Amino acid sequence: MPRSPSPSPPAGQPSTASDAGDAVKAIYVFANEKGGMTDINRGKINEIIAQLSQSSAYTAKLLKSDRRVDETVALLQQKLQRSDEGARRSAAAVVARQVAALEASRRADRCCAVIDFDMFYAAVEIRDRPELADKPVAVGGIGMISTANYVARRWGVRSAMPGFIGQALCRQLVFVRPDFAKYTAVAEVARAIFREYDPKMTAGSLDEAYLDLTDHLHKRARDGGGGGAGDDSGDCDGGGEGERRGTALTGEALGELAGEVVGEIRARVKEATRGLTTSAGIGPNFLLAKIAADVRKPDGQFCTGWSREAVLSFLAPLPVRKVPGVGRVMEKARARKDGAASAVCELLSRAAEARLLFTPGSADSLLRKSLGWEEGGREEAAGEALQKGISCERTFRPTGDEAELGETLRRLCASLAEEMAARQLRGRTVTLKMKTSDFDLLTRDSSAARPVGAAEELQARAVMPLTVAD
DNA sequence: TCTTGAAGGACCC
DNA sequence: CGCCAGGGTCCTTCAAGA
Repeated sequence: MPRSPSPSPPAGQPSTASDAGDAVKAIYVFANEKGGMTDINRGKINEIIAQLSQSSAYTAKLLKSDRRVDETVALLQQKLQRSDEGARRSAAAVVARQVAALEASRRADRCCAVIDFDMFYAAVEIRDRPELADKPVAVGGIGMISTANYVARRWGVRSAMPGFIGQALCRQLVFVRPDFAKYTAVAEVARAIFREYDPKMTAGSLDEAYLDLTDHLHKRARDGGGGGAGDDSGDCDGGGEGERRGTALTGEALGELAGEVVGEIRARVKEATRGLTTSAGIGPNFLLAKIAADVRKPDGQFCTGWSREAVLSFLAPLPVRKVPGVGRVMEKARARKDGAASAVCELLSRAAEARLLFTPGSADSLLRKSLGWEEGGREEAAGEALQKGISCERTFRPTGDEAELGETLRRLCASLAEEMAARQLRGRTVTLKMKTSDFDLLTRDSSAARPVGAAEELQARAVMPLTVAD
């Protein structure tokens, strides 16, 4: 029984004056537009979100933490004012040296790709329920939406948005419960294909894969129809460590071949998953490939190029938030004098400042990233990357009832112990994480002499710091 | 002085 | 009416030990 006849997203009239506070709007304003959200009235959507959020404890927390960030930024500004000429000059000199060194070692012999499913969870669900295809769909619940399809995004519904707000933005929004077992199985199908191209491929998450295509491309150039030119005979690929010199395949030639290969991978994945599309980024390292993966979303691919000019002209105009690792706080800390967000080129032109303000490690990382250099995120990680921790958390209605809290803790410990037993894991440090009704996060931990894993042990350790603290 | 542990945060999907 | 996740990693800061 369809009730409302073909409703459409909010049209583009300017929204009238509102009572939602500007501060609230500033917090929830869309930092950047995700794909599929081009023709909507952002003002209207922001208005609805601000109205609904205005008086929530969650918003109060965000405003508070935002003020704290502002204070920190102000302190940084003062620090900059007070810095003397000498310090500034030497910071600039250090930066100049670093830039020169990085540029001198820019490589053109490696090719990385990041491949990402488009609206993964939602795509899987729609594939299995085709009648949802042209409806606005959100995977998640009233508490939180983890993925929205492109129809829903036209109303402003997006991932990481609480479900009730999604519903207010789009009354026809269809909610689908996530089914992680299903998504894991689909991801595994894709990963099997990825491994054919890079056996050491790593997964950033269920829907995201990092592939170093260098070896595969060389092999293909040698075996394939490339005419055999530039093929140094007698190279032993037994010790293949990803960096093979002596082959002429570099830069743009690498990129061209990579484009074909990635197209092939994506087609195979689409076929094997019965129609799921992916987007991909290709570049000289994972940082650039990752940023590039966002460019032609959905169902497309983009290659950054290898030369300094190509890389910098790609990066320079991007807002800093596009750089992996730069979040809300760093964006604010590096905002321009007028408060507007900086682009990557400003990160670069103000690199000496950053060196005075942040720890050397942070400043380095920022500089390398703004030159498109850092081997971002997933690098080969040397050994097999062991998982560092395992957790189980649940949000529930606020309560002060100790029996109830105790029971919740017991259940969490039981379910965590079960998971740990299934995976044959144990740990030495047990951390209890608590969220208060005003969204403050607290952690307390307790370390055992030897690794523990049983529910009772976890529970005892989790309760211990609670009784000691508050 | 260099490590280590604990607590808190920033960030990512 | 009221509803803002859950799984991680890595970094920084501070205090205490070795």
